[in-house]
Amino acid sequence: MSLEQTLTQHVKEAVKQLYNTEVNDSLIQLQKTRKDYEGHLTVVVFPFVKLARKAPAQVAAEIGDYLVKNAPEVERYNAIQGFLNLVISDRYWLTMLAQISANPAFGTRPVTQESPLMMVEYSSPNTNKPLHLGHVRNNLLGSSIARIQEANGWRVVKTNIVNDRGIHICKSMLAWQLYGNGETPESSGKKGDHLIGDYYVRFDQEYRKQVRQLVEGGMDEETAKKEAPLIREAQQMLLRWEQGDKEIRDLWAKMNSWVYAGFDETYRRMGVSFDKIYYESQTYLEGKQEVLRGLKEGLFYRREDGSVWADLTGDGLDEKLLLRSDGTSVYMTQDIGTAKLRYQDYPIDKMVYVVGNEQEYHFKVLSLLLDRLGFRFGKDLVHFSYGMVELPNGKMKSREGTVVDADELMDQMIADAREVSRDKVNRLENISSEEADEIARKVGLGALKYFILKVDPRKNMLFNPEESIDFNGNTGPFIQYTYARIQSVLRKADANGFSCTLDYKDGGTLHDKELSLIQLLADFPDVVRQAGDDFSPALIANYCYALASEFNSFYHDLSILSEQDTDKRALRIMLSRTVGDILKRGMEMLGIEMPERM
RNA sequence: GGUCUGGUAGCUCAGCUGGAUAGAGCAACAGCCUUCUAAGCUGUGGGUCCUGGGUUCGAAUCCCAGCCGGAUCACCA
Repeated sequence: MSLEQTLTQHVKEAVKQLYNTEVNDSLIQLQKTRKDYEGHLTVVVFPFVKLARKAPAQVAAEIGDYLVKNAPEVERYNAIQGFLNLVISDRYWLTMLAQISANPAFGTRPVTQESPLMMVEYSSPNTNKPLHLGHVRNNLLGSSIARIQEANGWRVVKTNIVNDRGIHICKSMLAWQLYGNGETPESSGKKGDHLIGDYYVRFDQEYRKQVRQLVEGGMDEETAKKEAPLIREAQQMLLRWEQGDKEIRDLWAKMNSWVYAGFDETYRRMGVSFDKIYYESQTYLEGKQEVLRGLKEGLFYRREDGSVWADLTGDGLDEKLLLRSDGTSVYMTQDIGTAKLRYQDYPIDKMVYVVGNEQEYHFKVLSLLLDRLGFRFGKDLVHFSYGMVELPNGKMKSREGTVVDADELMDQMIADAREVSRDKVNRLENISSEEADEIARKVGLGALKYFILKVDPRKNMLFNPEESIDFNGNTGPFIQYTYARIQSVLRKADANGFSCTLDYKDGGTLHDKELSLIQLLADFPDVVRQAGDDFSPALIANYCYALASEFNSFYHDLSILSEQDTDKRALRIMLSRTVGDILKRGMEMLGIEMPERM
């Protein structure tokens, strides 16, 4: 039982004894005591004032007296108006520290065969261009959420739905056929996804050229956009693809395989992975069948032109197209098929889609449609929606060429980390260049990941490439640095044969800095649980920062290794180690690696 | 226009299940490396918590109205 729970029971009992009234747990508010007052936990007594018919200060004093007498954890109290500040005994905190330290799973819940299963979908790239900054946010959020839920006792299946079919891929294929001269990743030395992306760009350039020419020839722009030979050819190609034309399918398979190889490399560097990958080319037909079944069962209706629709006006939404008049499927159709296949493959208890907030409407509709089709999971699917990533000069639009490429971004971060550490590296004794590279990699990626994950996912965020390189303040490198510092202390303690087992006698008292660290450590389980409930990596990030920040202050104010009192020294070493462990566990939930030295 | 979402320091963000004098970082200024890593620590200045009402012992937080920004409402994905 946590301290809060224990004290809640005591306060409840106190109110019962003192005022002869039973109160609900929800009336008992416990919060952390503000720094300006003595104490650790504060009981807000205003809710009892009416019951007691006494002044707030008096009620606080009466409850305080009761707690000191009856709750062993409470040493003393002070009451300021309606706020009853409780001082928890050092003994309690030391016991708490020992427990945290001894429990490698502190704050997490075990995952067993019986645990509920959560599927998390994220990334979901198109195969016509490389991953960009928006995908970076998506991938980091998705994989972090998966880790956090796992820490909360879910069996987690990470999944990716690859949009490997459609007109956009045909555009790349066509441009490659026309202008590629048989270029391959091997022959060009380009990553496969970048190679294909280049041809997608090339298509767009040539297409615009054609449109311009047509307009100059007297055609109006709307028509020109539809009539340009390139776009017609691309559409033709899509049709042939749908018909299973062998030549097109072979080309498509070859080019997609290049892209996948490129994606795999990006994912690996980013530190994200998937347990199961679905491809839209393999799910859209399934979706079509589901829609037709719905049509037969009268859930949907067909218009005169042959298109199939769902009427959602009863749910406060609009009518939604499910199959085009030519019978081909749309985005929604594919998602229905994908969902069905997933539930065939796994006993999913909760389905989470990590997808940008521009698709909120889509998922609202998907939820209703799945429910209508009789899938029990439809109703409570979660659309984990996140905001856009903006750049200092306006929004990120691939058309305007202001996209930040994921691979380049990672390269840049690592290069900058190396640059920064070059100045500091002289103080590191005998560090190999391999290790320096490894540190630069961890720090550069840590900076990027932390920068993105520390902000509330719902918000649009501003990504300033220059500021993200700043390793000061509330950043990943600061936390990594703190961790490296702790490891250094531990190495030296070990070399000196210092004990770090807690054998702390009653005589000593805890220093403020020691206390606040232990308090923070004790919060870890709550933070993890809350982060799981709220789907919020930011909560973990900000907690880690608070802990690291507190440790640095502790580190500067108190001697750890040169402390003469061996009990005190052991305590501080143990405290350092525990802070390091928790920092590492927290940061790992964000997918951030911790260097032993830096 | 309907729906959703955000507005907190010059900038980037915490805090939002109602609690005490609203917090960090960056930027600015002033200190601190002979001692466990100065990518650090300590301090100073900086606020109409978008506006106006309401709810109550108490509102950045909850409710209503308005203002401003973003997203969305396709036979695109």
